[in-house]
Amino acid sequence: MIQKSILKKHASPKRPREITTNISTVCIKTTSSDQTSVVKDGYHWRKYGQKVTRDNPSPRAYYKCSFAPTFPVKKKVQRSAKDPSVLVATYEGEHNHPHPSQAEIKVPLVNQGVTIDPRYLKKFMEDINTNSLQRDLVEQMTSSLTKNPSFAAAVAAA
DNA sequence: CGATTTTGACCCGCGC
DNA sequence: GCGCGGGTCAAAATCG
Repeated sequence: MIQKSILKKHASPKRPREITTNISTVCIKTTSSDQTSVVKDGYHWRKYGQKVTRDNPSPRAYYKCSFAPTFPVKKKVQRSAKDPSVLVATYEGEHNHPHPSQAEIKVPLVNQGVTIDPRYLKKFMEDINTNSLQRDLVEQMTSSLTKNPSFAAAVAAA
């Protein structure tokens, strides 16, 4: 009866596209006061699921672009099991849609002990949004930052 | 009213 | 062959 309703799942058996494997992992150090439901990084994201994995007892949140859900852009946010104040945001895909309100970029994230200029991070993000020409550098940089335990990434604090 | 969020259930892939 | 985990979608409820 209701089976036909659930049969429409996975309507796309295959995707003739390699999909942009630009997976950038950014460690965001935030305080319990800044743990908002939606992370404002310049774009709008819609939470579409929450699941807890064995790797981390903390629930992992899944976000999708609410402006262009058809774009291959996804965002995963997981909390560090060791540092509950550290949020690990994994950006999957690239941005191909215009900004909803670039002026609204005001992330209250507190970058304490940040060894990098917030402006640099913003430029790095813009690079991804504009073109993935430096995705290698971005990946390397992100990797370096991710490896730094004392690294706190602040997204556009201007 | 619209938009967004939350929870549950289901599905697929992979390993052994 | 079977089980588990992980991931996504749907619907409903709520808020501004």
